[in-house]
Amino acid sequence: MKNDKQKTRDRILDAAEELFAQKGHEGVSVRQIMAKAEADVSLAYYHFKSKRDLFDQVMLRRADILNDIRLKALEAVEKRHPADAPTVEEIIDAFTHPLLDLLAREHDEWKYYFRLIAQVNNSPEWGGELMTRYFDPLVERFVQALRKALPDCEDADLFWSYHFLSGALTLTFAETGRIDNLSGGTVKSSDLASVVERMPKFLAAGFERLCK
Amino acid sequence: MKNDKQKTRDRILDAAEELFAQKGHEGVSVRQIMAKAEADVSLAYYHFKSKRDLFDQVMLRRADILNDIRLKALEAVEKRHPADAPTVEEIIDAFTHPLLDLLAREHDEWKYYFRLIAQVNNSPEWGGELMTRYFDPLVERFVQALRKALPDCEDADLFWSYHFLSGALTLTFAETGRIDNLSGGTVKSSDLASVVERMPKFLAAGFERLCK
DNA sequence: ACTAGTATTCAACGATCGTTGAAATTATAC
DNA sequence: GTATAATTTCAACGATCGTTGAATACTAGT
Repeated sequence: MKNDKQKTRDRILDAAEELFAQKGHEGVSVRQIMAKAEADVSLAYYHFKSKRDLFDQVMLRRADILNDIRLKALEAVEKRHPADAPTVEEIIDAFTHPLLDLLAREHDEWKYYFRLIAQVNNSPEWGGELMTRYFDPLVERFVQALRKALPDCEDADLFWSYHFLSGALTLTFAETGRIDNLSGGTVKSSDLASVVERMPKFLAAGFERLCK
Repeated sequence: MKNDKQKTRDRILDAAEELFAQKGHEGVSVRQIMAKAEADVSLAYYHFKSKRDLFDQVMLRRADILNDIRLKALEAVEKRHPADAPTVEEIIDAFTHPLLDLLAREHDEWKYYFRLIAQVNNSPEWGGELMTRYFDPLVERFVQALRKALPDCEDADLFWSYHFLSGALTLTFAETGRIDNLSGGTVKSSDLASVVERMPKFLAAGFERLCK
């Protein structure tokens, strides 16, 4: 039953994604994952080579989708500007908007994956290698576009600006609720429409001041 | 031997800090910590109530120092402006500069603590409660100062701006080396002087555009 | 030197960890 | 329907986990 195979493997991936996002790679046992997936412990090692392999597959599963929609968003912006270069805010919007939009519209489907990304990006253990492997080709593409929009910008300013962008974006993904506490309820981390309209403006201003 | 007691306790805290920062709370065992501290496993439970308590004490140990130097930096800026309000960049500089400066000048002493903060801030499990408990009083103080510098700014814009700031700052603390890979070596995450001169400018621009 | 408290060592508890091999079940192809 | 392959179950391995209690060494006050 081909259908069931896929179902079981995906159920394991779903359970692993949620638990990894909440407690981290080492904070969750294979047994806990399989209990949530309602399958025998051994099945983890039938469908995956090891716990680490399962973790990698969780990361991989959705990475291509993200890279795809972001690339398409960038190409759409560039197509709108056949002669001149797009503005910085347009480029940043193409980089962030698809993700925030996805998180907003299919929240239950994507929230755990984004939380996982937030943790991985900020972990010395995983951040360097994993993020580079899965997302850097796309990021380089965006950096190119930004360089064209800011032709006088030095590389150091450009890369540091991207670094600040990355930090702001991933903390938003984490949805820790800290901003909720801090603001006394006037701001909700789950209010992503609120972020979509603010983040590109905020970050574009940073790029432009640093790269002027 | 009062001196040795403090020595042992601190050795345990040092070892725990380094390992927690690298692998996370669940990624490290008490035995590994005590091996690095060169002390018997039981001593962990003589000096601390539990593994979780040890983690909390690691977090607490340096929090007061940070809150203190940042508050002093803010007060210094305000003293320089007896009549008018300080600029946004001055306030953000008071918020970020002391930390980056500390990390730069006493790197070996502080790097693991900052990496730990980066992970905690981006973890749904810890981020909300722990960060709130240790750092929010100071953050509220800074938000007040920013509100005075940006009197027309709505609270939502102000808090979201702080949120972006927080993400950029903590990712810098993480020192994952990802920016090193991405830039092909032109930028080094360890080059903190480079950050000190860029981050306040970048972030102040964001605040000002969003809150204009 | 004796005592009281502090600090450290040693040995062990039950629980849970990641992982595996072999048997049993179910689906697919002829 | 029978053989073959894919999937699932069951039982268990040695290792390591957080934690504890009791015995030992050390320090400080008298």
